[in-house]
Amino acid sequence: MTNIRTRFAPSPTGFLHVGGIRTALFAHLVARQAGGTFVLRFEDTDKKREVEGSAEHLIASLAATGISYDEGPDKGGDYGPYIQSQRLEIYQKWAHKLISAGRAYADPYSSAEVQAFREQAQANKKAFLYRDHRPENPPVWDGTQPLRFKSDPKAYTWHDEVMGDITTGPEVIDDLILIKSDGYPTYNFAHIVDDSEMKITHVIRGQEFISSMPNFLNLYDALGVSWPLFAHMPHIMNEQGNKKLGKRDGAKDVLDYIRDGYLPEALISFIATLGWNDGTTKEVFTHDDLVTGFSLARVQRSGARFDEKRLLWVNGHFIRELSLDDLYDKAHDFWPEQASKADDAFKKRVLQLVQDRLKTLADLPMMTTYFFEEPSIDMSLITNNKQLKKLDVQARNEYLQATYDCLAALPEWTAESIQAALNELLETTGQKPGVLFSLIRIATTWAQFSPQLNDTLELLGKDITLQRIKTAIDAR
RNA sequence: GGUCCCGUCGUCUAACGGUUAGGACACCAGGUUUUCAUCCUGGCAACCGGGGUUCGAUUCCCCGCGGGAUCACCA
Repeated sequence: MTNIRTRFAPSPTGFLHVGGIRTALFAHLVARQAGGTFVLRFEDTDKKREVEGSAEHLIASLAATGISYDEGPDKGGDYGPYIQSQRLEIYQKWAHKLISAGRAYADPYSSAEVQAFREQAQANKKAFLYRDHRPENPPVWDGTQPLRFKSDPKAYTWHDEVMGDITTGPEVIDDLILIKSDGYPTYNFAHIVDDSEMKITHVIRGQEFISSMPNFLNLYDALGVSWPLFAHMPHIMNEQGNKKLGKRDGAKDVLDYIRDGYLPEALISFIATLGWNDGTTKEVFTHDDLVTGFSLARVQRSGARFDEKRLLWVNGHFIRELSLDDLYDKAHDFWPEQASKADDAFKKRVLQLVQDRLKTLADLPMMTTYFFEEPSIDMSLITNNKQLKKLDVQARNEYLQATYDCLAALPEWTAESIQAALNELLETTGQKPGVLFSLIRIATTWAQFSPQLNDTLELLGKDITLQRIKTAIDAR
């Protein structure tokens, strides 16, 4: 174990979308590759925004995507509690240190008064700075007023592991609120206290915090806490690329992707390469690849768009890479209802035939139902088929009858013997495979598409194949 | 508007002063004696603009332009 400690600190206000998962993943990878520790912490200091059940949901999302952590609300650890609302005394203690050092004071104004200051500044076309209104003799803090930080405005230059060196002037530093009038700390204050107490070495979070960095730095200094390493992730943008991906514009819950048949490993590979690559032409990464190859230095500085088409390709890729047994395990919840009575061996063979065709596990029903129940006849498949629409009913039935006779005579029912019989049929009828095979395929599956014909018939079995051909002949 | 960040094919990206600017997704065409998919082959397609620095700039600097983030008793 090294002393590298990273954390993921979401607030339990909803679900986790790909942006959140990526931040968690990167923090997790930094810890894992260094043999360090990854901690989960809930930042629930805004009770108004808290969403019932979302803490559990967040934990489930991390579990589902294989992002493991070593310390957290449900795991414990040496630096708990890992829920901010249970750490209120700790913030009080640090707040009082600041007060006695003369670096924090009670805010005597009402929020309406502060708002008035703000509007006044706006009217004068000046940036609003609370410290321009810093009271000369603030009241003693009794916990009912907000507690403000007495900032020490100055220029800062700091290094960001992703963004590089950043410099700002004193004009962006202000007296921000440390503890709200409801007794809860703000993010600004609490995360610094917690990261310090929890010995966090790398603060990895979204880019939206960069603009607050000078204020944070000023607070670190006043608190006498040494700066950790910082890494701010570029945003994942929406599909139009015009703003950061948010829940408002269709950002999906990662658990929904799992429900929709995406493999966790595909999701992880895709999300990792949204803003990161290893410098080679490698396109997909396993978790192990990422643990060894990931580096903050190679994270992109600009935002990346979320491209569903690429995710779909990555998912198909991972599905094809899976062994049949692994795929079978993962596909467990995705079979069509009609398959419930089928046995494992048969389902496995079906799965083997469609493995190359699956883009998501959820494609399974659409591709396999006719293996488990009698398909309903859909003549439009024939009448809309550009090869078959030219055949009249009589010709069609003659071909089907010839197929029936030929297959019925087969002593042995294997993919090879079926193929041999079909080839022979091609010769005796003088018909093109495009016509004959399409006809047989549709007559036996009534599906838009299906695996290779001989494999399909073999798996269907001789009896069902013959019976379906017969039914097709009788149909009109 | 102030502040900060960013700017290579439609999209994700490679390139760390010298390349016919590479790969992948998507798209298009062809092949693998049926469909769909896989797989293979080929194709289309990019350095935001203008100045510098340099023998030489996609790459370094400056100015524009464009995009994003942030300016809460939210995180």
